[in-house]
Amino acid sequence: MGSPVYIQIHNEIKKAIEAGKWSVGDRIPSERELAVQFHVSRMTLRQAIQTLVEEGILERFVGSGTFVANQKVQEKMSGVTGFTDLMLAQGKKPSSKTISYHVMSPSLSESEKLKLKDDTQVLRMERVRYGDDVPISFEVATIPLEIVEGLSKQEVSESLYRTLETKKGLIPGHAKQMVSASSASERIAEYLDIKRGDAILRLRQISYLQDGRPFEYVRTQYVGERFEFVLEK
Amino acid sequence: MGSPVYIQIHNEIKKAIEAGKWSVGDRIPSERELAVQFHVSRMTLRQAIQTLVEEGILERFVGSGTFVANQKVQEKMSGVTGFTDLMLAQGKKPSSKTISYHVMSPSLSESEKLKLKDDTQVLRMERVRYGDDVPISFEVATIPLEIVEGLSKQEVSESLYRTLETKKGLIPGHAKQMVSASSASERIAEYLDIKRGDAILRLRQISYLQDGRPFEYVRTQYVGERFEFVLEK
DNA sequence: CTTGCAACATGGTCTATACCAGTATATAAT
DNA sequence: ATTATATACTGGTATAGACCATGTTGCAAG
Repeated sequence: MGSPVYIQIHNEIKKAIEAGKWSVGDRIPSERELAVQFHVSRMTLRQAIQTLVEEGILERFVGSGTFVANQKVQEKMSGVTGFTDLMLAQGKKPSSKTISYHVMSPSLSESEKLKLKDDTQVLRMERVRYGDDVPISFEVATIPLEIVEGLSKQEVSESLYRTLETKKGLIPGHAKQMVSASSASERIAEYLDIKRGDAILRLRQISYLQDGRPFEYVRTQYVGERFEFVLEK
Repeated sequence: MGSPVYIQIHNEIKKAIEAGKWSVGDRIPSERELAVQFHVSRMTLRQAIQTLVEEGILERFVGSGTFVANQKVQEKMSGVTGFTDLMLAQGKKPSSKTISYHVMSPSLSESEKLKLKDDTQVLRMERVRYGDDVPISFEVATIPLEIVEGLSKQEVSESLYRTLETKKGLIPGHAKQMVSASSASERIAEYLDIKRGDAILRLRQISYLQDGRPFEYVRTQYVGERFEFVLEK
C-alpha cells in the first residue's frame, strides 16, 4: 500500500460510514480526536476529511463539527402528482399540518394565475409538509372555490389530486413551474425548524386540468438541505 | 482586507498572470521562492497555488515546477444547458467566462455519474455565466475525454451539442436533472458577486446520448435572487 | 423559568520545519 | 563528445504547535 496516509484514512472513514458506524446527520469525532485515533497530525487528518467533503460524503460546520452529509428527499417530476404520492414513492411517511384554511377573495396575483372572474372566491390553505416527521416544506395553495365545492376539508387537505379524480372526475393535465432560491424568513424558519436565512428552494406551480383550466396555484418553500427535485426529460 | 491570506495571494498571482507577468507555458517561481516573496510559510503559499490549480490557471509538475496553463477568455454560449435561450427569452444579453478548462482524473462522484472505467480521464470546465453582464450562475461541466477527443476548446465551449452532432454523429437523448437549494460558499460568492451564505439554486444535470451513454455531467449554482427556472410539463 | 454571559469546543488558517520521490543539471569518468 | 553519477531543486506529504471566529453549552443572575 503505497498511497499517502491521508488517502488511507479517507478510505477507512468512508468504509466506517458505509458499515453504519455513523448514520446520515451524525456528527463524527472532531479533527483533533480523529488525529489522535489515527496517530497523525491534525493537518494530515484534515486532508483526509477534505477529500470526503469534496465527494459530498461529509459536511463541515465551524464551531459545530463534521457531519455525515444529508441524502436529500427526491421528487420525481415526471408526472403531475401531489406531495403524498411523492413521499410514498420514496418509502417515506407523508404527513402535513394545516396552518390555515380559509375561503377568501383572491389576491391580484392569484386572480391572474388562476384566470379568475372578478367575483370568484378561492380557498387558501397554508400547510407544513413532513416526510418521516421531518419538516420538508411550507406551502400556500390557492384553489378556486368551485373546484372544491362539496368536498370536505379532510379530502382537500389530505390528497387533493386523488379526491378530484375520484369524486369529480377532474384530471390534472399539465403544469407550469417556476423554481428559484431564496432565504427563509423568520416565520417560515420556525415552521420548518431551520434558521432564518437558511436556503429555501421556492417552487411556484400552476396546475391545469386537461381542458386547460387552471385549478390550483401553489407556492412552496422547501428546505434546501432536505429536498431535491429530480427531472427526467 | 477580510479574506484569508491565501486568497489574497491567489488574487495577486492571478492578476500578475492576467497582467502578462507570465505567459502560458511559463514557469512561475518555486513555492519556496514565492513563500519568501509574499512573506508567508510555504504551506500557506501552497494553498494559494492549490486554488489556482483547481481553477486550471496553473499546472504543477513534481521536480519541474509550476506553470501557467493554457486557459482563459470569454465566449458566447449556446444551448448546452439552455442558458442562452433562457436569457434571450428574457431579453437579456448572455455571456460567460471560462474559469478553468482541464483534462484530469475524475472524482469518485463524476466517475459514478458518467459510468466511467477506472482509468478514464475527463475534461472539466468551470464557467461563470452572465445575463446583461450580471453574474447569474457558476457551473462545473465534466465530460469524458473520449467524447471530446479531437475537438478544439472553442468547439467544446461554444456549442458542445452541435459539434458532437456534426463532427462525431453523437446525438443527445435524454437528461436527468436534480434541483436543490443551498448557500453560497466563499469562493462561489466571489465569482457571483454575492455574499457567502446567500441563497443558491443548485442544478445537477446528467445528459445521455441516444444509446444511453452518459456524456456530460453539469453542476450549476444559480444566484437565487437573480434566477428562476421555468418548467412546463 | 427565562435570559445573558462566560467558558469551552470546533473547524479555518497559518507557521516553521522535515523528509520523500521525482526532475534537472552540473560534474566526473569514459 | 558521450555516458554515468552525484548534487541541487521541485512539488508532495507530514508534523506539532498556534491563534482566530464562530457555534455550543452550562452556569449565574434576574
